[in-house]
Amino acid sequence: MERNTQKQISEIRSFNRYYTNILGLLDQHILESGLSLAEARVLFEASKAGCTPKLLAEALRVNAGYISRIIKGLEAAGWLERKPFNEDGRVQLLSLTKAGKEKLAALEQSSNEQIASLIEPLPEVQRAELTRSMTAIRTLLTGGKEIRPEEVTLRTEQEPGDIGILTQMHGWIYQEEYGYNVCFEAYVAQSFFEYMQNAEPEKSRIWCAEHNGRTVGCIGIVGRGEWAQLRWFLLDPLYRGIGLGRRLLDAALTFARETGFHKIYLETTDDLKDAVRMYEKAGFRKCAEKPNHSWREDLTELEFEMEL
Amino acid sequence: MERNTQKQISEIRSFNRYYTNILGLLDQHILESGLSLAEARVLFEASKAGCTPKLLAEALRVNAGYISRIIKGLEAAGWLERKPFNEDGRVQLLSLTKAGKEKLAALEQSSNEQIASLIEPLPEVQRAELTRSMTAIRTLLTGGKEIRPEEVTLRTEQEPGDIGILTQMHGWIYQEEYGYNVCFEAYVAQSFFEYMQNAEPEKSRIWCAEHNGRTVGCIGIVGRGEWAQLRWFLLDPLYRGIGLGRRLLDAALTFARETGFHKIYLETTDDLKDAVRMYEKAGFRKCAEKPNHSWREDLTELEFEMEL
DNA sequence: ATAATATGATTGACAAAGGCAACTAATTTT
DNA sequence: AAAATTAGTTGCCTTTGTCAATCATATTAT
Repeated sequence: MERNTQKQISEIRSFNRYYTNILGLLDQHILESGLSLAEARVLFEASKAGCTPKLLAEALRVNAGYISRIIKGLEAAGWLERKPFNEDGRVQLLSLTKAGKEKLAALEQSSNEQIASLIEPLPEVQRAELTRSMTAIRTLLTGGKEIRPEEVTLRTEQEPGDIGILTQMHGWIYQEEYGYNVCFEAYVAQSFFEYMQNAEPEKSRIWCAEHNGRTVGCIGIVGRGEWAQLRWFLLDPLYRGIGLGRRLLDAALTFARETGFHKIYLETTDDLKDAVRMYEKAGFRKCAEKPNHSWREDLTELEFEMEL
Repeated sequence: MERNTQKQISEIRSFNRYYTNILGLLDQHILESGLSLAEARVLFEASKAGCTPKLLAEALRVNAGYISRIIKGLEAAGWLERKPFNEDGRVQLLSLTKAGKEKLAALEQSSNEQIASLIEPLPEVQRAELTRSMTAIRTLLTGGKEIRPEEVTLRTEQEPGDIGILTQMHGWIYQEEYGYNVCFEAYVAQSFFEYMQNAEPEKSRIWCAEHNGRTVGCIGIVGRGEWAQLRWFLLDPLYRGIGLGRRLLDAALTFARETGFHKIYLETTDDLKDAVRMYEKAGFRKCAEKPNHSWREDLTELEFEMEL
């Protein structure tokens, strides 16, 4: 095992030990509410539609017998009720009673207050980094499978670090996915550099897709006289297939139209299959094709254009 | 409560729920080793020097009676032994036996393997982001109190995102700590921009202080003919007071000397008390002073210089 | 259609986890 | 020297949670 991996493992384990304590501390206030941890979790899960004992046992990873008893207890306390499930007589649907909802609301309230006091001493930048880091961990460990597209927002580039982050993102994604060499990274850095220096602000724009403060995608329009150039269309691999590329492309094309451009072009390479498909679907047509070996062997540069 | 805070709280709670599950899953392999979770933690804690039952009870946050029983069990199994503590007859010192160390080593080994398989599917960039995020969370929540200085490394700036991150860092720290307006951010961005464009590579350099991949400080030398200019000396507030500023300053001054400069100067403002103290301690002398209101009211710009 | 099998939920019996309070022995305070 | 405090132990107890048997309903195979 590499040295580097060893260090990462040790940091992860150290984090796990640390966070076990944090979670333990945070859980204490639940016990003060008179509910056990498991009961609180059941109450929480049962607030979702279509909750059944089976699902609970899976979600909480405890055995069904225990769940059955917890349900019985919560039912006796008047917080939970069960209804038969029409489509399957074995199954029972669980739901919170009015009192149960109130109990849960009180619990949520105190949880919220507790977290609020946890982050209270932190300045806003640090809070933002905290939650961004949490989102990152969750997204990375789930392989992006739990991303809710509505949580990803588009904003136009404006913060000073944006360019750096976008450059970095181009660098690693193209390296990781297509094996481009470091010249590509330099080329991208140069292109952003040129944008910052020369672009006419009212005819050029960059959008960042952001997931809880984490930059996960981008696209840009650069005015070139008559023509608009579409550039920097890129998505973090974990954020593909959820309609985000479409949203970015729409934002860019809408801006280009509203700014008054009648023609738009873009340059890409033939190995960006997904992007090319999206360009074509959006109405772009290929107009030129030439080999370009500066970033990798066997690369063909493509040019697309479209009337707006 | 602000809208923004509410969203952050909800992200934190959502992360906590998620990570509770992760930790639960990761803990399972311990149970397979025949030890209970608490026993495994005791074994781990007892591997540190000076472990006592009292400390264990505090570290694990369980009551002393339970700890006493666990110790008895581990002692019976031949993994743990207790020795009287000379300075206080009530206290007993705990330590692992040879067999206990082996047991712990086996446990650690399987923990490591488990984490290794957790990150195995991730490309290196994502692993780096994962551990960086964990370090960030831990550092932010502990208010920096657990930073081990030897974990912070210096490297010279080279990655494409560096400039962006450094710009961002200048922006938020000066805003947060000294209330500088957005013009300052622009000024810094401009200064890095100029560096990238014009600096003579063999006479100029930027260093980043990095904590598990997280950029937490920087300093730079820019060659200006005869003179070296010291620039961008900055530390994340959480990373002050651990000798890191000294390390950065040393690195920069050593480079300036070795590069052959005989004179060095820097510009700063009078409200950066800590930095000014460090400059003076390093041998810099104030040589000019003039008001500068472009970043905030009541600001005095200072110039320092030194013979190398 | 019927028998065999699988699944969801419940229950009794039991084991493990862990708190509480009373106790001993050493130490510190008054 | 007596009183109070602290570290650790132990008996007694509750809570947490597992396992296997059981029942009722569904599904699959014959």
